Amino acid sequence: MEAEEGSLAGTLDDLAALTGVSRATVSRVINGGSVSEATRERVLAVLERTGYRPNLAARTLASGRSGVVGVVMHVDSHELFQDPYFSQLLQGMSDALSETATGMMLWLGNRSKQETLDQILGMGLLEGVIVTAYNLEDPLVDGLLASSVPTVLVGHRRADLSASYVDVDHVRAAEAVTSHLVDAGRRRIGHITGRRGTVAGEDRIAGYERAMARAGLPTEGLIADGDFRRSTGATAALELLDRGVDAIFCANDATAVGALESIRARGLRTPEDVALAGFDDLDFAANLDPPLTTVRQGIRAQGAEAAHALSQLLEDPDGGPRRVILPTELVIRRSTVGGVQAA
Amino acid sequence: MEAEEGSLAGTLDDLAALTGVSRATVSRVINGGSVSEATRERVLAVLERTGYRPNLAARTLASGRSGVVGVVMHVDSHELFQDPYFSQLLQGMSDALSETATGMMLWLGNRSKQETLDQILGMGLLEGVIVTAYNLEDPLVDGLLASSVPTVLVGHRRADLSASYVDVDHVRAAEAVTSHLVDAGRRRIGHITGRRGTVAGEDRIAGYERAMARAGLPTEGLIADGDFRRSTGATAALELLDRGVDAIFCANDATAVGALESIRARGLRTPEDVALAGFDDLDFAANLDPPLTTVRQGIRAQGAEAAHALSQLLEDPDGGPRRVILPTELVIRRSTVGGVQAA
DNA sequence: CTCCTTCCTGAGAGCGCTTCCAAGCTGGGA
DNA sequence: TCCCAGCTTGGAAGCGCTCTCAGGAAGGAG
Repeated sequence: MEAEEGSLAGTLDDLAALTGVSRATVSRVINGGSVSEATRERVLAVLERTGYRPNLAARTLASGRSGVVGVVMHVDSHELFQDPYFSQLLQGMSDALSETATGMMLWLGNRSKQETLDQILGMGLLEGVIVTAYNLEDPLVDGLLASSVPTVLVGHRRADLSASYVDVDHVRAAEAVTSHLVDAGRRRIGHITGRRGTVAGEDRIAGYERAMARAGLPTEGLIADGDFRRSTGATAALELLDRGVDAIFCANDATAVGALESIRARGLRTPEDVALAGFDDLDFAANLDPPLTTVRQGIRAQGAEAAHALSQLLEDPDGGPRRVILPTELVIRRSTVGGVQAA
Repeated sequence: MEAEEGSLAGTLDDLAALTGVSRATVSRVINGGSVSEATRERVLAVLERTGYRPNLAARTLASGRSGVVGVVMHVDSHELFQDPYFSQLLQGMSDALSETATGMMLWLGNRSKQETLDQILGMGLLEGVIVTAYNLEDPLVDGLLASSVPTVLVGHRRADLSASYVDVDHVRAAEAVTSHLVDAGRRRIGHITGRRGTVAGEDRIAGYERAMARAGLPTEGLIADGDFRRSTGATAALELLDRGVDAIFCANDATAVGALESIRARGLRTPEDVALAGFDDLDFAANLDPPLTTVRQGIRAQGAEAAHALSQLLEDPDGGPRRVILPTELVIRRSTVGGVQAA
């Protein structure tokens, strides 16, 4: 209560008057200028006692630095990445940003992209932005990169060499899953794709194809289009089952759940008749029956790394783009290897 | 590109010079002061052409109004409400706030509560805050309410009569579920509670007890403690099954999934042997086997209403607290009524 | 003892905007 | 014709802070 009144009442001038020094000196104590030890202590004592908090608006106006970054997530809530992804990413960012006492303004992409862009660029409050960039084409992302606002992309590696980003190597991860299926003795391995036009979708296809090619296995007729959703997973799986596959690699876990339903509906068993693998390692993957082999990507880590990358970018704008490729982990469970393995 | 350069270059003075009027007049045009029609049009034309955007920091400093509100979510990520809840709430808020061009700063409660509180109150940028208040006791919420910052609570009705909040009537909803089980002919109806110390948990217990009392049914030994998580649901269900229940009302859907596993593990059928009901109507509830009877609460609507309540509070601070109780819907599926009903 | 350096401090000029105040103009009523 | 009300406009004072600049004190070297 007391500290609160202090924080509401105080301006730098009040503080200065209270301490008997000038406003400039108090500011130096707060921001780390050179101040004699004696003075510093005197000021700090008052600072502590009053619970003074600098006014962000004033500070921003004077210094040009706000300590606030923007986070833009274009969420097609029913389409693309489902909820756990989204909030874990946010949590990762939030954790990392709070370490540097950086505030976070959020846009969930509910307005038109142009409008969002205008707001972000226009308000002159944001020091930088982190934006999710899942689609190969995205005008908002293009606009941000073209602007002078330091920007870090999540999930999208672009041809653009000047962009900073955080992503996982979808190609390699998909390759690993597919190779695992090959190693498990499968030969007719199908792939249910993610949504076309997304980096994740396209890259996972590429990884699948690469692994198949290396194993000398055909892929013709073994690729069925999905869009990351369970329902399309079920449909696509039926298509693949008609073509006689002995394994299906799904572009994500949600799709795999749909596929699993279809496999069951046909009276087939997993993994005996058809092995199944997903991507994401969402919470439920370990609890499916059978537990699902999948790829774990540290989603929180992606968020955190994006935040770190942005911090670095702000500290050293001339240091060139920051690019972070995070590792993925192949999590092998019973859906691909049957028998006695534990979940 | 062009508009962008304009927005970067311009200050109010530039605009004024360009238009041949004073800075004050341009400001009036932007903020709706009284300006002659001719002048207004001239200024608007230039405004349009340059794509000028006022600097938020300066505007805030001068006017005391920022157009930014804070959203504080204390997420015990593995404990309480799971992801879908969280992001849907956020989306609801985001949608509603963007209607009034209100910005949103986010805290995910990763720092200590006191620290969060200091930041929020101290920065002097936020016009108001929305805070999730799930626990009966919460110092952050207390601090916010005690401060001068307009605050709207989500999910927490407090004894405090001056607080604005948005919530659903957990008691009534739980009562409805329980009564539904009674109507379906069940007599030994158990309840797996939510986490103790949360409003949702305690209120759902109260609703359960009220319905049982009205039906003249005993509850002794039929209440098992859970904490909203699947795993505790499984454990608590075993306990209840030992006591011979013919129905279980779970405090949320996740718990119900755990309970369903235990019922199966005992070789019992749902709903024939044990009817099962949940709360939340998360996506997966309709896809369980059997589909789960549960309570739907419009989570996005809660977010949106919270935002609206805060907007109103800001517009008319003397209008007294805003209290919104949103309706819930009992969604009856096969897990309680067996037979031929569709999912 | 003097001069120069170094360190600490205060004064003051803004940052870009809002808003109060007063001045100028117009037009209607006396 | 004169006066006053009402509208539009510009001037100017901040909002609370940062940061440059210059002055003063203190300490070391000559």
